[in-house]
Amino acid sequence: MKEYNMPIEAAIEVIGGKWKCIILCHLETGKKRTNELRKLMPKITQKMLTQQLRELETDGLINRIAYDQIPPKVEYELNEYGKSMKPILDLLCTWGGNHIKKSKTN
Amino acid sequence: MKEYNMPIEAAIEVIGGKWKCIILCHLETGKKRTNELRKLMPKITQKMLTQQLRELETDGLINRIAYDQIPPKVEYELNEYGKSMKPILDLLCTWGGNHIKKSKTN
DNA sequence: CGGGATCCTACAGGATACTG
DNA sequence: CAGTATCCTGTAGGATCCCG
Repeated sequence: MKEYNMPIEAAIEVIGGKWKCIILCHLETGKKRTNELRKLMPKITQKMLTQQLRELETDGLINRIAYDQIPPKVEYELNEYGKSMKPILDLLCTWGGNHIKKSKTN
Repeated sequence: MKEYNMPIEAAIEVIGGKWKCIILCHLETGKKRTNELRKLMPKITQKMLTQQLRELETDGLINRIAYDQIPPKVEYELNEYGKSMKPILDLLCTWGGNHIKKSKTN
């Protein structure tokens, strides 16, 4: 177990990094295939996408659904625990939107 | 100006990194001197503290109040814009707290 | 199609010494 | 006390190739 001085550190560890919040945001609107996610995030590399998805899965926020077929088909979805992040993600989106506006007018 | 695919990216850029959320959390409870912040975050280095504070100031979330005296005295406080992050920080803290509990019982 | 395995680079973050 | 200036290291993240 890790020790934290502040509970917020645990949250940052889970959704930190460059992509996790964005991935979670996209999954908020429903189950997505790997390739759909890639199209939604043109700048993410294959490696990072897989890696971040794995970590989110390990942290218990998303489910990975693999269909046993050729060609492979894998879907990711927010589970109940992952959905508990929704209010935070929504606020972050709103705040980010405002921040963009604000910095444009300055 | 930077371009974002998603508004949330702007938010992540502002509060991203290892320390900014934590600093903001501490400032939520009121104005703090530099050394107070250091004591509250034993593991942060002097350099990182100053650096992150500067960035938060540049992004318009906090005010830096320097008293012209010897020995120097500098205080930092959340301004109005910074306070707009409060709901997000509070949610993150709560979520992080729950996450710690959860991972302990697993 | 989804993703593992490598190798590599850039930069976030740290250690330490110094200044007014 | 608050902050700079260097120098250094770890690792997050990227490029590329390969596999079932």
